[in-house]
Formats: sequence, C-alpha cells, structure tokens
Amino acid sequence: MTTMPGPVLGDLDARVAQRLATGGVRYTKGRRLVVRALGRAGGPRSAAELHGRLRPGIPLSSLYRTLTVLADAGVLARSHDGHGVALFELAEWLRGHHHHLVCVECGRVEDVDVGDEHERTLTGVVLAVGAAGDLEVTGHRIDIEGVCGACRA
Amino acid sequence: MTTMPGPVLGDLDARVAQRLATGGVRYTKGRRLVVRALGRAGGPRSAAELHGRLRPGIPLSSLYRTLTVLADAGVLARSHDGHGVALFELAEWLRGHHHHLVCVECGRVEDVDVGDEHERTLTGVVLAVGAAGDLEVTGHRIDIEGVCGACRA
DNA sequence: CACTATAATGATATTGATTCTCACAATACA
DNA sequence: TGTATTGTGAGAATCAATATCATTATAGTG
Repeated sequence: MTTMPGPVLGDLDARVAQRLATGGVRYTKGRRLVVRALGRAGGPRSAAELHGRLRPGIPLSSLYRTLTVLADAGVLARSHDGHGVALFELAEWLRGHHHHLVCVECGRVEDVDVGDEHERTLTGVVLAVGAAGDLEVTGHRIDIEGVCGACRA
Repeated sequence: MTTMPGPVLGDLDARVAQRLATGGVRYTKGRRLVVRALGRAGGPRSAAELHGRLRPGIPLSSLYRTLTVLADAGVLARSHDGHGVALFELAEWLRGHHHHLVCVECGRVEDVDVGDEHERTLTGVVLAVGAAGDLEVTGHRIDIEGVCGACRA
C-alpha cells in the first residue's frame, strides 16, 4: 500500500473549479488536463514528465504557466527533486496530508499515507522541536529515503 | 537554541583531510575555506551565499566545482531550497544527525538537533511507514516549517 | 633542489530548466 | 454582436549549474 486515492478524487474537478472561481481564474481545458493528470499520479511529478504524458501536446511554456497559475491559486503544491527540478502535486486540501517515499537509486518519489496514530506521534515531536527552536510551526515535510522494490530487483 | 556546534568542529579539518586523503583528493586552500565556512554556518547554504561570504574571492565556477568534489567525496550533503537552488552542508558523519527549521516567510533554513528521545520516536515511525511502503529505508529527512522569530517581529 | 606527472584553478562557453514577451485566440458579459 | 479581459503558443531571455581548456600548483622522485 504505497499510495491511496484521496477520498475526493471523484469531484476533484468540482472542488478545483470552485476554488478557481472564487479567485476569478478560469478553469480551462489545459488546466483541467493538468489537474486530472496529477490526480491520477501517485506522487509529485515534474513539468517534463507531465509534458510527456499529456495527450493533446500542451507546449512546455504553457504547461509551466499553467502549473504556476495553479500553484499560486493554492491548487497545486510545488517541491523539488534531488537535482533541483520542480515537482508538482495536488495541494494538501485536495490530496490529503501525506509524506513521501524517495528511492535513492532511481529518484522516484511516491506518496505515502501515514496512519492517524503515527501522524499524531510525528506531529507531537515536530511541535515540540519547532517550539524549542523558536519557530511558530505551520507544517512539516517528511521524506523517507531508501531503495524501492523495483531497484532491489 | 536553534543551532548546536557539533562535538567535532575543532578537528573538522583533520577529519576532512583524512577522508579526502583516502580518496586521493587534495585538501587545498579553497576547499578548506569552503569546509570551514560551512562548519561555521548554522544550516545549509547556497553557492551564491558562500561566494558572497568567502573572503579571498573564489570564482563561482571554482566554488561550484569544489562543492561538487566535496559532495562526491562524502564530505558535504546537497539539498535544495524552496526555489530549487542547491544548498550544501557538512555531511552527517561530520555534523551529526539533525533536521531543519524552515521559515516559510524568509526561506531561511537552520539546523536543529532533535534529542535522542524524540529521534528514537521519529525513527520508529519512519521505519514502520517505509516498510509498509515496500521501501528498504536508509534514512529520513524532516523539514519543520513555520515562521521564524525574526519574521514574526 | 630540479623534474615530471597529476590534480586543481580560473576564465569562459555551454547546457538545461524555467520564466518572460508579445501577438493571437478564446471567453465572459454588456 | 461587440468589447474587454483572460488564456494560449512560439520563441527569446534568464539564471543556476556544468563543461571546456589552457594555466598553475602540488606531490613524489631522482
């Protein structure tokens, strides 16, 4: 169980549409394609990966602009792989809180849902450590590094 | 207490020298400067920051090469900031295991040492989650995000 | 100490991901 | 239908990072 479809993938479009509407941002065909592709993905994806996978060949420049617009609107979250390449995924309020399994061999990143029990434990430590470091904690990001099944084979 | 000098900063040079020697890599003046600068820093730093701080103006191209050499030799660890810019810090065997406090306002990243007790807790959860996700865990990386004291003021 | 092989440096050119520009197309709404 | 506004596509520009290459420094050796 390395991935889990969020409970809301069904009305993903509807939720994104509403969010964009309140910001006066249009939910165009290209933007829909990107959101759906990321909804299907099991982890954060780069612009290049999305560009290769999206069928009606969206030009890279438009894709980058779309990703930026969606990120600015709070629909997508942006992170980076081990080489500084930008990765995009659905924002937490769409995808649900989760962390990442990172393969140190192939670099692949996959979502992992931590159970409530474990998440409570993590949050407790994070809050304590952040407070001790004079940080007003707003969130945390955990990457679990190792060798994935495919790379072990 | 947001930072803590590792127990080995005194003989940092000696430890790095030995490590490089076994790899047939010279510990030159420029490389010493970079290692010491990172030994003084309280967190990971970008090439640009180091370039600005290093006194005998080392050219950027040389600095990048130095950073790459030291990272390849296992002396430095490489990560990335919120914009994909590479950050460098002393490797774990030199600096000691730690995590990062990230200010979401100014982007500054500072080291934070988690106590043994908390670290054991984190490791336990990480191993359990990694195993459940079919990952042979080799390490973990935790960024605690929030607003730093300076930005709150 | 001088000599040679090897490794490191500095200046510059190049790459690659990402962003910007601008003319054109699509959409919303009066 | 007309008009203002927003989005798109193609290509140029940017910027961090890397590669190239001639020059310089260093470690060993005789």
